[in-house]
Amino acid sequence: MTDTDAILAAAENLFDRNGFSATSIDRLTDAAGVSSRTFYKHVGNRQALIQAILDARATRFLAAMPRDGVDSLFAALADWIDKEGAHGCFFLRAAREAGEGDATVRARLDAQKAQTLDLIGDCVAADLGDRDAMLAAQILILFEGATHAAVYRGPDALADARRAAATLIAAARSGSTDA
Amino acid sequence: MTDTDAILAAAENLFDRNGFSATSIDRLTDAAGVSSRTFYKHVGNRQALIQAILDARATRFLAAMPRDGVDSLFAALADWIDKEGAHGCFFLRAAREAGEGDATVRARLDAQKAQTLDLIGDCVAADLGDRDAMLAAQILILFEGATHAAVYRGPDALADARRAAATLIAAARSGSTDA
DNA sequence: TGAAACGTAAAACGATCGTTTTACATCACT
DNA sequence: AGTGATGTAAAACGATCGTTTTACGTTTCA
Repeated sequence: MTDTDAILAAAENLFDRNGFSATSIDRLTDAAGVSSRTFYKHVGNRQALIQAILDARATRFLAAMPRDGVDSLFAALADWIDKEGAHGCFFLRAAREAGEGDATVRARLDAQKAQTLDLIGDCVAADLGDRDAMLAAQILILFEGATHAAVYRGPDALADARRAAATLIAAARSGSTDA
Repeated sequence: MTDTDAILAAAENLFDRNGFSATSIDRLTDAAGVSSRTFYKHVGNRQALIQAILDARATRFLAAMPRDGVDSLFAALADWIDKEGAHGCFFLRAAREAGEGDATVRARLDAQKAQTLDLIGDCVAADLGDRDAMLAAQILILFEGATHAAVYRGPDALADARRAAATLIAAARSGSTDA
């Protein structure tokens, strides 16, 4: 593993677990086993590090999610949270701690959420045989809610969201009078 | 308005808008129109201030929410976010920025979420005529999801959550074979 | 009248932060 | 053998932070 990879991995881990402003460069370079000099040579500065991590996490998250149905999507989210821990949405937290002035972090938040909505749209289409933007938006609310409710309710939040999603899908199926 | 009230109001506002660690005592006392000496005499220190604010906000939020039905509950949440701004759940953010070591902030998070689940339970009972813990848990996911999705989707998130909740309530009504 | 209580403005404290720099070691390559 | 490139360890920088303290007004009330 190259130095840059070690830095990015340690930083994503510490940022996710302890928060952004609570994680200093010193703690970060200690965890990565790297001197501060090498850190600044490799990643530039703190802002650039955060942006690199946001990019890496967005692609990693998207790769871990299936597109073959809503139920398996929530199962995959449950797996993700089980492995990574329930800390709320990484991108929302990054945008909040960066402040409203930081437009680039905000842009990455919007991009990741657009990706997620598209992902959910595919899953809904796999279930219904057709696209349904209104239903996808509702499933997104459940997705977001499960992510954050898991912080204080644990895996139960995922089970509840999964059941609610199944009800919404069933209602959409019976509601679309295609007979 | 007493000094203490001015401090608490300014602090809740700044913490909500700019985040906890991004708000220094200096900026806080400036906004409250109070010297740092008076600040420390009135509120003790930073930790005590945060706890006082969490208490005040929990009661204020609960007082702003109706208990007469799920639809009017989501309407009230839309009003709240319209007035206060969409910054995600104040308690989740406080707990995250305080770190996992701070047990008292975590306890206030759990208490506020228990209050909210109870509130939702009442609204569900008002709609169905009976308590339904499983359905209340699902509505809580929508509630949490709308709060956080509103950060990047605005009022649309509330409208989506409201429609999804209506579907879940309708499904529960037709599903409970009380004929 | 005068003293206690309460306020402000501003300096000072030790700590921590992001970042740069200095000094020195190690390795690859011509 | 020697010269860069690349690494570490550690000191130093200016800034900011939470908190305390000093010095000095203003109000309250026996």
